[in-house]
Amino acid sequence: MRDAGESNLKLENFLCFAIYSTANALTRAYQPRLAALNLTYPQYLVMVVLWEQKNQAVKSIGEKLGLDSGTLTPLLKRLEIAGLITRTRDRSDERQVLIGLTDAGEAMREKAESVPLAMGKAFGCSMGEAKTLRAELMELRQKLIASIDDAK
Amino acid sequence: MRDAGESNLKLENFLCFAIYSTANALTRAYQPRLAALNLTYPQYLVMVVLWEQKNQAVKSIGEKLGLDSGTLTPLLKRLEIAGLITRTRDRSDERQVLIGLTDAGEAMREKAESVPLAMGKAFGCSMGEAKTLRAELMELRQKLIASIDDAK
DNA sequence: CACAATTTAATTTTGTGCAATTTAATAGCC
DNA sequence: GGCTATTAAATTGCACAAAATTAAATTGTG
Repeated sequence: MRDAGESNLKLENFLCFAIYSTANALTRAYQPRLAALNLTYPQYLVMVVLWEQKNQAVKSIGEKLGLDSGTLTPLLKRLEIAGLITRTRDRSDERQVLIGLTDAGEAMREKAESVPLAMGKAFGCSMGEAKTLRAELMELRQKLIASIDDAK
Repeated sequence: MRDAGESNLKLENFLCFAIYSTANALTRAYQPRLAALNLTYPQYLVMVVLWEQKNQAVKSIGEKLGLDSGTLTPLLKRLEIAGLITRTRDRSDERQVLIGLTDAGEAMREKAESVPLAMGKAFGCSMGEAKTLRAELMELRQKLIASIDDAK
């Protein structure tokens, strides 16, 4: 077991590295396609969630994207400064902050329609392949999340 | 095209989000398994690369992991402070910094052998499934990287 | 040989991402 | 009604990740 040749510790055998480095490549690939919108990839995801449903609490956005307030709060403040969203306390439950779209944020949606098309080409795989791969990954994601508590 | 129901901009259709959020879940899942080694997941990857081949330039590590010096330099400094690696300028080419393993860094490898086994269980899929998925992702990664220049 | 172009790594800046703590508000319970 | 537990955001601290800039060294070309 001492030789790396027989070890489990070979990078090229790692499914984890494939996920990790593909995700990094993904962010880099999105960057030029999002440059016209002046959005980062995580910011783009937040906008997608808001285009699907205007006016959501931070919590709700976080659940959909799997991100917590430590990540979302500064990101949302940047989107607010950019004039794309509004942040207002929920009057009926002051713990919550409701996120809404400004006119500019709403208007950006039309421009953004081209992004999935451009990325679809970059992926260079069929719709069917994409669906299968997506489903496999989301299943893996669930297993990973479920395994976290066991390991603690 | 105005209704989100018919739009391309639906989060649940996004292969990219599946990759992104699986990668996030991955880091979280590794954390408790790496806690005993006091390593983060990217630090662990660097150690894996060094266990495969001692004494590499920063550039070489960066190519294998798809990371640049902006990410690696501070990470490597932390590993140096932790006493796991050494950083020395290449005497024959002073631009390069050679990274080597300390005895402690070398010794950690044995402890680390258990990590891929534990993560294999967390993935909850067969060796064959893992290999297929890994290959699909690495192919996708290549396509994404290749597409970046086109988009600029 | 000289000099521009390239290469390599470090540095700086901006933006996530997560854990842990804090603060404020709500909900449950006696 | 008051106490406790829970929930939602924000905050803090630390660690990536990428782009842009800088600095040093090497390479290529005339």
